[in-house]
Amino acid sequence: MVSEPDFPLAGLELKTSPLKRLKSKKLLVAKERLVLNIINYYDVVDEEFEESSFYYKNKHLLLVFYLYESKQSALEYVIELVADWEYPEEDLEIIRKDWNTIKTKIEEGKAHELSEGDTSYLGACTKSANSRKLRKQPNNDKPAKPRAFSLKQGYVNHIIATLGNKDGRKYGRLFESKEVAVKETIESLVLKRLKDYYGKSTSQIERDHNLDLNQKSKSYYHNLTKAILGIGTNETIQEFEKADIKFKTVRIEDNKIIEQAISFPAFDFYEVLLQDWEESRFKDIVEGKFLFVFFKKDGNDYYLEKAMFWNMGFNDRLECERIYNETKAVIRSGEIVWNIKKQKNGIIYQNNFPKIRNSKVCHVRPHAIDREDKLPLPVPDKMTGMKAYTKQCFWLDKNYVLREIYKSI
DNA sequence: GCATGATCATGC
DNA sequence: GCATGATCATGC
Repeated sequence: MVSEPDFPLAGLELKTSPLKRLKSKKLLVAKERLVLNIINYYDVVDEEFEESSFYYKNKHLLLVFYLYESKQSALEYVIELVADWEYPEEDLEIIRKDWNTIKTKIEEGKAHELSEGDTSYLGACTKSANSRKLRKQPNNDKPAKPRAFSLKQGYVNHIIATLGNKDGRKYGRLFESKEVAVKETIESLVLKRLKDYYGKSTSQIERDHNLDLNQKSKSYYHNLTKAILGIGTNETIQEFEKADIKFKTVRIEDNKIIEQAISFPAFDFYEVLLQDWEESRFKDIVEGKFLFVFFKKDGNDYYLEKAMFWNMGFNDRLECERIYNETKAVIRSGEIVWNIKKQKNGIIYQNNFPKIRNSKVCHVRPHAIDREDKLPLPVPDKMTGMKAYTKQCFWLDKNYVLREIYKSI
């Protein structure tokens, strides 16, 4: 018995979903993934995608987005956006593959091993309220957590950006057509394109693509990699946004070390103070998938050595949560600066944010145009009275990246 | 040699 | 003027 959409005659499924407003940019983004129907482990293995309960129920969504405010009751929520959504055909191909990946894992008796990291746009998410009541699964005696099909947070963000059409970014696509999307997954397509350039130097890659990039730009390797993927310097990769994939390039030096840590966007001090880990953007980042592309030094040039997709393990995400909460505590205390030092290039303010020595996974350091590029502090600094401080961001430790990612392939 | 703080090129 | 994806520079 296949369950009907909410409005069967129109074939429409009604879904409400929360938005959050980023404190720094006023931009509305998805607060969470969009949870769809529960996965019946015994039924899904006998279904084909077109006739599946997932597709039958959710092929056409009526979406109602409301602004989530933690201190409000549900009655006070303001509806920000209402729209109907059907998947573009390239997206549908990726969703079909995601669905098949989930189905295959269940057929193999691995429902208990399902993870959101398995797939790109369509995930199998746990339902936290009842995830302790395990369910039986086919082909394995081991019980599994109940899971539902869901659209990834990045995909929901893309829906919002498409409907709102005001994020001002230009998008480039990896999949030019439905035909390519039928044959490849995002990951297989990206790795295939990059593998063609393994062992090639940056200058050779530039020649092959008729590029004339400024090597002094800090985005040089990023732009070079985008060119290999057929994406312009000024474009955002649409599929990466939808699948919550962050893309980082890393240089490996002569002595096989990484010299620099990995940065993320600067954070807003108010945002970190007000947003708990569960709703923080740093959590969104570390729960998503990464593409790491490694360039290795050879003489005076670097060559593309290897690339891989990667997800952060559970314990390391807990460590990121710890560092986030320490950062929040420093902001809340107003004890930002602990020492003022005179140096050749001016006055240095040494701060109490979590340092490299405090964690093997991540830390906090400046991320600004210069030291005057500041954001307001919710609590003025007790030592200096400063009401604003140089912008900071979370960084991934370079030895962590070397150990956990580079050396794992 | 590394930790920490400072800073750069680009695109919009 | 600012966000991003990073690299640079100084001093211990």
